Amino acid sequence: MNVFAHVEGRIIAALEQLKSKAKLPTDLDLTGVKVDAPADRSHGDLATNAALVLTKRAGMKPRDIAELLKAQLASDPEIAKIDVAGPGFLNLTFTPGFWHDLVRTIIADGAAYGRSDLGQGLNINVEYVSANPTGPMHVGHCRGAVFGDTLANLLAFAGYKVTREYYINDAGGQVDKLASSVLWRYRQALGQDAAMPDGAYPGDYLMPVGAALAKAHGDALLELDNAKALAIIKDATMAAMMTEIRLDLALLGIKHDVFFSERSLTAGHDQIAQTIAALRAKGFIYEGSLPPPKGEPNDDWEDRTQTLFKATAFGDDIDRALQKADGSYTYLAGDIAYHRNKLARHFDQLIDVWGSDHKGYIKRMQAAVQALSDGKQTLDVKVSEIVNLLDKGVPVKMGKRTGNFVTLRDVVEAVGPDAVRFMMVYRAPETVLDFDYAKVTEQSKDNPVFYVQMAHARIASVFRNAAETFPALTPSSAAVRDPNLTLLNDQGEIALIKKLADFPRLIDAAARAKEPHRLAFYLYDVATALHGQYARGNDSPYLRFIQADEMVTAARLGLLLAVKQVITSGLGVLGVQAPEAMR
RNA sequence: GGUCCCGUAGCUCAGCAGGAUAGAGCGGCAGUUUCCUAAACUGUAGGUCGCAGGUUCAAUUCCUGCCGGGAUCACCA
Repeated sequence: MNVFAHVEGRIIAALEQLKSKAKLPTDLDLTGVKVDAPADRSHGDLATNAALVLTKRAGMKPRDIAELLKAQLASDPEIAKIDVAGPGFLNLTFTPGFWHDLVRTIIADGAAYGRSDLGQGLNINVEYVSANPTGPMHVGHCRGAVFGDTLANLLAFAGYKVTREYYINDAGGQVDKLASSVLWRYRQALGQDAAMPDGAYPGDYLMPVGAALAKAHGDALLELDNAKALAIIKDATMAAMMTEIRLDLALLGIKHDVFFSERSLTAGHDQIAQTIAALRAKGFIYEGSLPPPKGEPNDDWEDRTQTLFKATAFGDDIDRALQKADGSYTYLAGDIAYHRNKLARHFDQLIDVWGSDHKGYIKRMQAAVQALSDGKQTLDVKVSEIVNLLDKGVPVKMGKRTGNFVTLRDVVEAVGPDAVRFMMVYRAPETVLDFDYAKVTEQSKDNPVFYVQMAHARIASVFRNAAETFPALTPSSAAVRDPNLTLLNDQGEIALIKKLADFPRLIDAAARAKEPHRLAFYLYDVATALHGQYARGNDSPYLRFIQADEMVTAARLGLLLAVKQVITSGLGVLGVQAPEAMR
């Protein structure tokens, strides 16, 4: 149950009643009426802006509308207090029983608590990672991978039907270069003294691929025509690289539903040609040349005639090339064909998660999706900014394609998947993130991963301790799952329940905004409330969860069970373990 | 030069589809351990929300311009 939605429904109903009694204009438009938590919780549990929003439309003073609404709601048994405050806010305070019922609801709903029907079962495609299969994943890929996966989890939790997709860039010049690099490693594996080709990938990680080819084929590949040999090597290399990448992703608990190969676009039917033809039919293709880049003068610039996509028709800065001067397709052409393929698979929404270095690519891709779908479909692109890898505040060096980059595997093995996943979404994606090895493995409040997991483990610990005195009070017992909750009357306990009440609304908001980091921060808040209540027992033993009275203990364990459920669900969406005990 | 992102407390960052006196952690200061894990908790100090306009009953939030920082720019992938 979403408390906010529930109460909003009651407010709307009350306003409708006022309309039917003609105390408000009968044709009054109620859009914009919302229920929120008041800025200061001492004002009440929930607040509505109804009077402020309606004042103009109704032609009445806000406080007069508020008073009407207050009178209309006065008979509600769950509302303990209603105040008109400030310019016309209506602050509602609920009875303890209202909150006690929520605890019961959370326990009964279990893993379903917090799920929403926001997505209404719509099909949504989330494409993320899509790292080039030219080597192991490095830490730079990590953030986008975790962000995309967490976003997918979040959307699924919010009621969408999610397809997780990976676009394999297994075509183009880089892959050819990679194949030549493997050929070199293959020769080396055969004992030849081969020189490293120009522009080859120097990393050691290609040595096993060369060795495996040597083992499988002997020197037979050298007998073949060079192009044929490279084709075989390319296939083997792609397979090997994708195996590695899947293993890397598995370390983080990431599993895609679809791996879509760029090469498959031109494998039987040339989908790129079909795509260009489709765009041409809509009038968005022409042969022409582009103006030279502005700003820094570039000596290499040549004017040339190419097949261009009229991206400017959809707000892009310039039109974009789809075919190179030699007639081969550009990367963009393939990517447009890929997105056309996605459109053909009838997703209701498309989301791409890209690294910040692709920011400049967003407009042209969105232009293409609009052009292909006649403006009926939009592409939502989420960009994740770079990660600065630090150790105790000192930058950890990493280079691109130098062969000595920090791999994703290094990082996960150093700090564990939970810390990586949590910390990578503990920041808005569009902000630069500092990731400090030392910090994320620290066991303190300064490390949110630890702090949230600790809250879960602490609850599990309390259950274990309680069982020593009251063996009947297990998490699955009726005594704990349906206790006498009126015994929960401490302010801290009620505050904890109210924090849990925020969960469904938070999920909704985070899913709507596609911002998983909000969930991470929320869980930190829940953990703070739990640890705080626990600590109050230090000074005031009567507040400890385990009491001499079994009924009181059962009620508090019931509350803890609800807290545990929310933390478990929340961490589940983040893809982080909820441990029963800390090491 | 164009485009995009960021600019909130000394530091790192939240701020919930605009809302009432802007929050958290760290660091500072002052406290708290016969107690379910002190790996913690409580209190306190600290802010012209980069600047200037605009829209609105209401702007940290939306729009415009400027300033500062970052990313990016053609046949790369």
